[in-house]
Formats: sequence, C-alpha cells, structure tokens
Amino acid sequence: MNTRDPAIHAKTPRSEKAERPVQHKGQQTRSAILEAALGLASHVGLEGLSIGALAEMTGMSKSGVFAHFGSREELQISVIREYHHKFEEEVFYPSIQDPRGLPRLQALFERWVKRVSVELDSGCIYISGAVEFDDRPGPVRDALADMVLAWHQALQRAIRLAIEVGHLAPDTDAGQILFEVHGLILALHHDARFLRHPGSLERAQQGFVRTLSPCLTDEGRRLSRQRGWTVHR
Amino acid sequence: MNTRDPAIHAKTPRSEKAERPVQHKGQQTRSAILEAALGLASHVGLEGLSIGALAEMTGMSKSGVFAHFGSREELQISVIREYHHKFEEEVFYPSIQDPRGLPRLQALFERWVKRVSVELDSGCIYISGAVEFDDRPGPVRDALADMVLAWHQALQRAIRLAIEVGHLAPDTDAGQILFEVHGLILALHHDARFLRHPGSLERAQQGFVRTLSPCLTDEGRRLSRQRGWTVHR
DNA sequence: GACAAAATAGCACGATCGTTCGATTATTTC
DNA sequence: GAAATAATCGAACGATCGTGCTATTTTGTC
Repeated sequence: MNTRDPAIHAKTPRSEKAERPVQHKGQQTRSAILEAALGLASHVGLEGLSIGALAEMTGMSKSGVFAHFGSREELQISVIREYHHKFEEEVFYPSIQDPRGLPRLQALFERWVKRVSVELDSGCIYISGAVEFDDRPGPVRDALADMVLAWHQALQRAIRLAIEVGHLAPDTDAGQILFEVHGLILALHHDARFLRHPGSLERAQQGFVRTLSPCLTDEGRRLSRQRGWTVHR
Repeated sequence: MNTRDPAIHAKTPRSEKAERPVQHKGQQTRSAILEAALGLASHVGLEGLSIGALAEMTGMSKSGVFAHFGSREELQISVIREYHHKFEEEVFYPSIQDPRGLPRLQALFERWVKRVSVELDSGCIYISGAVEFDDRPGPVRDALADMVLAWHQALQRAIRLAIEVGHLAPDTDAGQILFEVHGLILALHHDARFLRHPGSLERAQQGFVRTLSPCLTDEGRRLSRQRGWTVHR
C-alpha cells in the first residue's frame, strides 16, 4: 500500500487528507507535477525549481500548477516529501528484508550507493538540498533536515543492530561509523557526478569495507569473507 | 608576493594582464567587489550571486559593478579564481612548510578542516559549487572543476610523498585514501553546516586517523603516536 | 442530464534578473 | 592645468520570477 506508515519516521505530520468528495483527478495531476518537479529539482536543485518551467513540462498553465501547492515553498516541501517517500521505497524497505546485522547494513549501503551514483542521471536531493539550505533558515530547510535526520537515524539503528547481533565489536562507535559511511556517499556523489571520475563506485565500496573492517568480530569477519569482501590497504 | 606562481596548478591561463597605463583604481574596486562576492557566494552559492545585490553591498550602481566583469559568468569565474587563491594562501602554502610525509599530510588536512567547518560562517565554494554545477556544463563548471582537480592532485602528491618517505606502506592506494579523506571533509561540511551537529570536527579528525591507521609503517606509527593520534574502533 | 464543486486557464501585477548604451565623473598622463 | 582615458552612473530593455484575481472548463454527485 502506498499509504504505509513510514518506518523512517519524520516529525512532519502526514494527516493532510480530509477531502470529502473523494475526487481523484486533482491528486492525479498533482502527482504528475510532483514527478516532473522531482526530475527538474534533481538537475537544477530545489532553488532552481520554477513554476513556469514546471508548467511547460506538464503542458499546463502557470496558475494551474500553482493552485496545487499555494506557494513555491509548499511546492519545494512537497518535492522533498515525495523524494523521501521514493527513497524509503527504493532504499529502506527492500533492505530491511535482509537479516539484521552486516547483511542488512550492506544492503542499505549498496542501495544508497546505487541511488546516488547511477540512478539514471538524477542527483540526490538530500545532498544538493543540504548544500543549498545550510545557510537559509525556514520551513524548507526544516523539512529537509527532518528527512535527512530520519534517514541517518535509521542507518544508525542498523549499525547498532549489527553490534547487538555480534557482527560488530561492542565498543564500536555507531555515530562515527555513520559519519564515515555518509562521507563515502558524499565523496561518491562528488566524484561521480561532478568530476565524472570512473571507478568512484568501487572506491566507495572499498571504503565501506575499510571503514567496518577494524570493527568486525570473529563472526562478522566470517560473514564478510563469505560475502566476498576484500580489504586492501 | 601576491603574484606568486600558484603551486596548485590549474590549467586556466593566468596571463590576462596586459594593461598599459598602469591604472590601479579599477583593480582596487574590482578587488573590493570580488571580496563582497566571495562572502555572498559562500552564503547563497555561485548561482545565487546577483549583480544587483553586489551593487548594493559595495554602494555602487549595477552597471558599475557589471562593467568590471562583462558578464555574470565571468564574475562567477572570477569568484572561483579568487577563492582558489585564498585557499592556496590559507591551506596549501602554510602546510607545505611542514616536513613531507605524515606531518605535512596532517597539516593539510587540519587546515582544510578548519576552512570548511569553523571558518567564521562562510561555506566552501568548492563544495557548494560542485553540487550546483554537476549538471550544468559550461565555462563556470570547467573553471571550478579545474581548481578542485588541482587541489585533489596536490593532496594526492602529499599522500604519495608520505609513501615515498616511508610513513605509509608501499602498497597504499593513494587514490583511495584521497577519496576517503575527501569524504570526511564533505561529511564534516554536511553535519556541521547543515545539520549543525556538535562534535563533527572531532568525528572528522578521528576519521582521518582511522583511515590512515591500517596504512602506517612502523615509522609512521611512531610518528603518529608522538603526535598524539588516538585511534578508537 | 442538472447542479455543485473542483480543476484549470488567462491575464495582469510588481519585483528582480542580466545586459546595453549614452552621459558623466574621476583618474591618469603629458 | 589640459587632454585623454578609465571608471562609474542612470535609465531603460526584455525576460522571468511568484502570486492574485476572475473566468471557464472539467469532473463528480444526485
């Protein structure tokens, strides 16, 4: 179901549906606009989003597009929420099917990597948004920060779980691991998208095993070997 | 001298001075504009730079500002070059005074960290620019990529030097180290500036020693101990 | 099919953007 | 100090931006 309770909980309330006459045409074109906006924002950023361009893409009038959101800010926030939803659907949910511990952690990382690097040609709104709004307070920034924080906390939970099930050493600093792994994703985004360095994907993956390597327990080492992890200097 | 040959070589030719009548008033206000632009761009990004805002900041007319650059693009490129120059002056040159090997590498990292995190309140144009222009071909992107690449190569040289002098193991993958260390800086920029997490600076520093740790030779380990590096899991 | 409501279009507004051009002031050169 | 040149201003341009208002069309309900 698409109304599934999000497991990457964001603080933003989702109860905005109180329509009476059950109309669907509106929601339908709203979704179409949102999808176009998502594609556009991933190229030109959330700040680069313009209602005029969106109108042209969807073949509507400017005011027609505008009416669905009421303001540019609300449009931006909606785009962020839409991206969060897609991110949950493509990265989080499939990965928590894997058994907790190293397998799940690797699944999360792998899908995250895929989303950031290859993912057709669209950039990551979490990353570009963070740069655009690190100096701009307001509701857009707040919404973005909520989503990013929720995702980080979900990741940290997965790391802690790997400690609890005995794949990572008990004195492992989950926050530190998260910081470094997040850095790998950001470096990947930078090198692959901006510098267009080939081989960045392998660099990120190698970084992942290099980061976790010193934290592995005997059981974790056994698991990682059987998953084909090879760690170079 | 401020016309020192840049050691972080960028491919862009610097021979644009062919003035005859030795005028200085122009260059002087140009510098003032550029400084204001640098401050503004570090807050709102290179794309957020507007000539109108710059005119207001410097107390000039729009066309007065404009005349110094001839186009918005040229202004952006000039800002990038100015930032590169400042970066060289504050990060690169002071660090290569340190002896080659681990000391120099740490000095480079430390100053880089400082530039990205505390540096008053201004963000890093290399980082924000990379996100803004990863999808936007053109001369601005090219200029930015040149500068970033030059800096990365300078760093990689420092890493290779650390291998050559025997602080890092001979089979160390310099490119991989660069990738991961760069990731630490990006994560720092993200967590400190966007999420405003306290303690991000320590996370980055701990990440630095964690990344280098498995590559240290006996001599490198001795050196790092005497520099007070403590590596946790 | 009539009626109500929702969805969309059309038009105009003030603002700001980068840019051009001619006039004016400031600076440098002789 | 005069002449020449550089630096700056002021006004205007077309474009695009977000937004508000009023029609008009489309949709869902009975």
